[in-house]
Amino acid sequence: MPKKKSYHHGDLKNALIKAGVEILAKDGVSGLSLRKVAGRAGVSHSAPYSHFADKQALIAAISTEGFRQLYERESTVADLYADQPSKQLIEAAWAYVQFAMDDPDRFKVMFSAVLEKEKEYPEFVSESQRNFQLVRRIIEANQAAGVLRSGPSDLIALSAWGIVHGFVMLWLEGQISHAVLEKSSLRELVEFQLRQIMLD
Amino acid sequence: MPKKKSYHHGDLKNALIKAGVEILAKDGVSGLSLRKVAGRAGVSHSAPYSHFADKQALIAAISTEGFRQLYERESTVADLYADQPSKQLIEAAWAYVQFAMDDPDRFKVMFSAVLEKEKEYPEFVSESQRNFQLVRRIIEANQAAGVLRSGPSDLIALSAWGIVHGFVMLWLEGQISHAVLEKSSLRELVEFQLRQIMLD
DNA sequence: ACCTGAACACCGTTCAAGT
DNA sequence: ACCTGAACACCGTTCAAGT
Repeated sequence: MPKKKSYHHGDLKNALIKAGVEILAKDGVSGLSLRKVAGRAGVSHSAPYSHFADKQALIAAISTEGFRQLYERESTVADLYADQPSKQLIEAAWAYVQFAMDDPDRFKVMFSAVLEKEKEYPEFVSESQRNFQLVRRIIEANQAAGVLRSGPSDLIALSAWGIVHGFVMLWLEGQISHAVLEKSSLRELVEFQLRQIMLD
Repeated sequence: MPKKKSYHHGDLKNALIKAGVEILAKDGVSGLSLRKVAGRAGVSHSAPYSHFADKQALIAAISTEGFRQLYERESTVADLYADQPSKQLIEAAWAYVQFAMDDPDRFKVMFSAVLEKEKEYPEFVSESQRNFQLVRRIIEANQAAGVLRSGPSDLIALSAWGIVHGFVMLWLEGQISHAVLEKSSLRELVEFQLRQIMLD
């Protein structure tokens, strides 16, 4: 049983992050205002400033939480197909695309929020690095299995990430032509993209 | 000699686009307000509504103009190296990355502005398709020269575009680790990315 | 320590009015 | 047709005050 309603909220910080994610899904990036987030969490418009320095800091927290969830999904897939490297690679890419599609505005925010100020949001940095290291491990398994070329695994990880990320971003922004989308399913397109860097 | 200053501006529409690009370069996406754009163009804050339906429409116009300039650069490079397909491919990718770096905020706006409403901005759609067709021609030249795998050129064009675009976006958003950036120059990284889809 | 409410400077958009 | 200025609803942020 949660505490009775009182002057102090109890866990307002996390409630604000949750409210932010919900508004993002409902109203999109342009509809995300600090005042609306506060309202949804049932507090005054200035209450968030007790927990976040500014709007940017709340967005950083939403992004960080997003990377945590992305890691959960990716690592589950990676474990599931640990003994089939090429399938592991393709399914991980597909999980990434699905994550983006589940909540496109949150996904965009995750990759457009923090910018220069890396140092100011250390949790964000460590979460996103954790994701990159996972990609790197998948790449190394694929290199060992002869599915991917040999070479520096961090750079190849960047290629794999980049080709999937670029595809998702172009798709989310409606930059992929109707003609292409009619011929193949999204799943087939993702697999096709990834096969471009896989050895035959 | 331009017309004397008068009640009517003369070419306010283009002046607003120009002012918008300048503010984007100076203050970034979050600093781009319609009122600031109007002020910079020397008109009242409601004057833009004589030429654009809303802020979104001005952003669409800025994006469209951006794609026009991108096409200029890309087609120049493509013509220059028309007889060396693999160099043509790499230099075109490099031109893309440089375009993004010249004005990162405009580049981001170009790929995050229009969304669903494709139909409402036909000029934007045709400009971005024109760019894609150019990539496709470069890809076909490389396929003919045996530099790229055979297969549907629109899908391979998507791979090439996606791998470069994904890399640029990740770089712009500070998602590429310090370790990677210290070992290689940006130019080398771009070339490395592209070589992943090139045949040996 | 955490939250409220008034205040300020800014924003997008509308609309009657001026040229 | 094109532009102005007042008006409205909204925003991020600050700060004195309350618990």
